[in-house]
Amino acid sequence: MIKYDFKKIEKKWQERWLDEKVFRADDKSKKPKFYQLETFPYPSAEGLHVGHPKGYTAEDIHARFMRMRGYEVLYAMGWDAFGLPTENYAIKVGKNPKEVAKANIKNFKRQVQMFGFSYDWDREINTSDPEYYKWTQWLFIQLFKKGLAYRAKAKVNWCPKDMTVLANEQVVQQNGKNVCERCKSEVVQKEMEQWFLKITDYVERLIEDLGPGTATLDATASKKAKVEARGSLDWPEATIKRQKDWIGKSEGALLKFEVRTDRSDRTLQAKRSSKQSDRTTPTFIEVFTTRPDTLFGATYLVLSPEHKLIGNNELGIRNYEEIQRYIEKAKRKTGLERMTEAKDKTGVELEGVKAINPATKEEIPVWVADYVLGSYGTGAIMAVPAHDERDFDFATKHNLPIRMVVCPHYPAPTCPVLDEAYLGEGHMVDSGKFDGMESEKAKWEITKFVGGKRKVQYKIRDWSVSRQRYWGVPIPMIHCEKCGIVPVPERDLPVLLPDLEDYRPKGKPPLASSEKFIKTKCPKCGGEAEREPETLDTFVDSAWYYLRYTDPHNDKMPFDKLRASHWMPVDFYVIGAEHTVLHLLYSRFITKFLHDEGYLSSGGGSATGGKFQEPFLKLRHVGLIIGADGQKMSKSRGNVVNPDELLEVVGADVVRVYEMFMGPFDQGQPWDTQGVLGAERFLQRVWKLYSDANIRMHANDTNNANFGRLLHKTIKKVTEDIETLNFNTAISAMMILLNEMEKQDKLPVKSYELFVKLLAPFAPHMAEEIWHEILDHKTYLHEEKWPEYDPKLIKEEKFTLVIQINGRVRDSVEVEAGISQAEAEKLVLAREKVRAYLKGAKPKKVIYVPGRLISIIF
RNA sequence: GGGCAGGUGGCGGAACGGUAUACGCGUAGGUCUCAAAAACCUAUGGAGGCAACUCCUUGAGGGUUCAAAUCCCUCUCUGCCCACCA
Repeated sequence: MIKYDFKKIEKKWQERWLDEKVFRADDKSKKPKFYQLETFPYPSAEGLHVGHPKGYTAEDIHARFMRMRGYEVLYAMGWDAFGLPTENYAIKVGKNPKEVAKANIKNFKRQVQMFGFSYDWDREINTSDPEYYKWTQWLFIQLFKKGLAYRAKAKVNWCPKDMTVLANEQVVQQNGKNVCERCKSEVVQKEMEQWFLKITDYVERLIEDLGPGTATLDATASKKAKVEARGSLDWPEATIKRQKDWIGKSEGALLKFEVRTDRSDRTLQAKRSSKQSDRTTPTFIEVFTTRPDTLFGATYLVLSPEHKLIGNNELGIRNYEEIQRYIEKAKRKTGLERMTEAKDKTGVELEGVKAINPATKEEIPVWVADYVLGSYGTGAIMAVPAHDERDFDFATKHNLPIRMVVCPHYPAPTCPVLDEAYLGEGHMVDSGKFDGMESEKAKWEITKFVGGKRKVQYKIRDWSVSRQRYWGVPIPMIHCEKCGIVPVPERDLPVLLPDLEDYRPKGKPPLASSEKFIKTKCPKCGGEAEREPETLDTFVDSAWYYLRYTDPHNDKMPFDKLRASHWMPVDFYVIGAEHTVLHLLYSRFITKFLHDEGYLSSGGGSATGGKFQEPFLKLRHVGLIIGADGQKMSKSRGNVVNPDELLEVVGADVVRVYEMFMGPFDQGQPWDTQGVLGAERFLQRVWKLYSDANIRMHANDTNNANFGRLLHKTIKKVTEDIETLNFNTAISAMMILLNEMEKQDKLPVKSYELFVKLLAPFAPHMAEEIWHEILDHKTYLHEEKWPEYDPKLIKEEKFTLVIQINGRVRDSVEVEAGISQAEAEKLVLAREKVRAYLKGAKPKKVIYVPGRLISIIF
C-alpha cells in the first residue's frame, strides 16, 4: 500500500489550485451564479482558532458542491483589518499597527490556505488598504450628501480603557454592568460631539423587508411556504426576531399634560389682577404611551432623572434639593444595582408641582423615578397602575391611587382583580363618554379627544460612527470656519491614514496631534481649514465588503453596477450569531441606501430574479466549538486548540471531516481530540480501500443490488444533507457506505468514483489525489458533475415488517415490498409466535402501515 | 423577570409518530507480534435468565394514540440572548 503522505499531497493540490486559479469566479460565465459569502475574519495576533475552520469548512463544502452542481460560484476571502485589537496589540509590543496588521494577515492567510478552501484569491480584499478604504470614505461622503451622516452632540458610551466612543450595539452586559464589547471595561456616559449615520431613516424598511415572519403558519406548513412568508429572506427565525426587537417599534401617542406649580398659580393670579393678555405660555409635560386608551386611569406622571424640566429648577419645585440628591444617586447607579433594584421602584415626588390629566381634568402628582428612561420616548410617562405592572409596583409602594379603566369583559358583571388586568384589551369603564367602547378603538378616540398625536416610537437610535482612535478609516471631512463642514472632494480620495510616531489614545483623536494631517485648505473657499481627526467605526468597513468582492479592483468606483447586480444578492451567508444586530443590520441599511442612490440595480442570475434591497438571502449561524472541558475556549483557561499543531499532525482533510462530524452545524460541541482519530481512520480507510481492493477493483458493475441500493441511497442522503447543512449525518452516511464497500469482493470502479465525488467537498485533497493519481482522470473534481441517484435503484425489494401485538413489538418478518394488507395479515396471523400471543383470540383491530409495520389489537 | 434553544448509552450524537441508541469516540476480548503500537475482527444502554427470551430505559410527572424520544399540559434543570423601552 502506498502511504498517504498528507503533507506532500495537501501542499501539492493547494499549490496547483492556486497557481492555475481553478476557483476563479468568472463574471461572464453563462452558468447560473451563486454568491457564497464567508465572514471575513478580523486578523488577530493569535491567529486562527479551531472555531474559524468550522464555519469556513461548511461554506467550502457548500461552494464546492454548488460548483459541481453547475453553478458559477463567487466565493472569496478578505481581511477586516482595521480596529482596536490590532492597535492595542501594536501598542503593547511597541510596533506600528500597519506592520502588525500586515503580519497578522500573512499568518491568517497561511493558516487559511492550509485548509484548502476554494477561494478566488484574485478577489482578496483588505479594509485597511487605501484602495479599499478610499471607497469606504466615498460611501461616507454619499451618506453625508444625502443628510444621512451628521454631527451632533449626544450622550455617548465612552470606554475609558480604549478611550473611544462605542455604538450602543458595541456595549454589552457582563455581570450586570455595561461593558465594552472588546475590552470588557465598564462603559461610562459622556456628552460629546459625534458623527452619526441616520439608520433611523430606514427603520421601517429594515423591519418591513425582514418579512412577516412565520408566526402565523402552523407547524405543518412546508419549508417553501415558510420562506415565502418571510418574503425572500431565509434567515433563522430567532435572528429575525432579535433584529426586530432591537429596532423595537411601538405605536402609540404623544399626550400633553399641563403643569400647575406654585409659580404658575402666582402668574395666574397676577394675570387676573392686572388683566394682561396671556403672554406666558403654560408649561406642558409630554409623554409617550402605547396605551392612550388608559388615559382616564393615569393617576400620576413620572419624569426620568434626565428630564430637562428638572435640570434647572424653572418649575420652582419646593423640595428641589431632595430631587437633586435623588438624580445624583440615580446617575451613580451601576448597571448591576439597576438590575437588582428593578423591582424596588424608588422615586421622589415633586412638591409644589401638579399635572392636569387632560381627560379627567384632575390634578395628579408628578414624580421623578429612575424606572423611567431619559433616552426613550419623551423621557416622561403617564402612569396607569391598573394596566402596567411597573406602574402598579410603584403605585403600591408609594401609595398612589390605582384606577381601572379597561375591563376584559363588557358589560362587566365582575371585573377581574387588579393584578390580572394589566395589558389586556377589553372595553372601557370609568372613562366618561368612552365607557363601553372597545379599548383598541378608544386608543385613537381618546388621543383625538385630548388633542394628542399618534406616534411611532423606536428603540433603535442613530449609528454612532466616530472613533477617537488611530487605526481606522479617516473620516473624509474638512472643518472650515467660513463654510462649516465640507466633504473632501471625491477626486482627492483617499484621505490617507498618515504614519504617526505616537498614535496612542489620549482621549482626543491621535490624528488631531498631527499638524501635517490636520492643516488643509477648504475645498469650497480655499481658506485655512482643518481635517476631521476622527476615524470610522470598523463596522462601516464591513457594512459593504460583500459588494467589493463583486468587483474588487475597480479604481473608478467602489464596484461596477452591472457586476454587483450580477452577483448580488448573496445567496448564502454563514455567520456567528453574535452579529445579529451589528453587522447584519448595518449591512442591510447600507445596501438599501446604495440601492436608493442607484448604485445597485436588479439582481442578475439570482433566484430572486428581480430587484434586491436585501444583501443576504439565506443566512445560517455556526455553533461555537468549546473546549474539551465544556468551557468556552480561552487562553486563560488553557483549553485552546491550536490549528497549526493539528494540521501538522493529521492534516487539513482530517480536521475538516472531524469538525463537520462533531454534531449539528448550528450547535456548539466540545472539542474531543480522541474524536479526531475517528476522522483520521475514516480517511485512511478510504485511501486503503483502493490499495487493498485493486485486486478486487472491477471495471464492470456487479449485480449486487443491495450494494447498488446503498450507494444510491448514500448519494441521495449526502446531497440532501449538504443542502440542509447536516454535514454530520452526511459523513455518517459515507462511513456506512465505506463499511459496505470494504466488504465487497468485487468493487466496481464506477462505484468508487461516485464515492470519491461525494467525498470531494469534505476532503478535497485526498479526493483530488485519488481522482488524478489512482483513477487517472485529468479534470479537477469540482469541474465534475455531482452524482445523481437513481430513484429506481433506491426502491427496496424487501422490507422488515414489524409486528406489534397490543401496541408492543413482538415479532418481525422479511416480506416483499409490494405486499398487500390482506397478504400481510394472513402471513402474520399464521406465525407461531403471533399465535402464541393471540391464544386463539380474534383480533379486534388490525392497523397496517405499508412498508413498515402491522399492529394487531385483540 | 422575559424570550429562544435544548435535556437520548461512559462521551459527541442519530432517529423527530411506526424495531430508540445509526455513525463515531471510549472500553473489553480476540487476531497479528518475542512484545508493544498500529491495523483488523467481535462485543458493548440497564436488570433478570444456562438458554430461547422477559422486563425496564430518551430530565420528572400526567395526557392523546393501536403505537410517543417525537404531539399536548404541568414541573424541573442547562445553555444562549434580552432586560424597567411606557
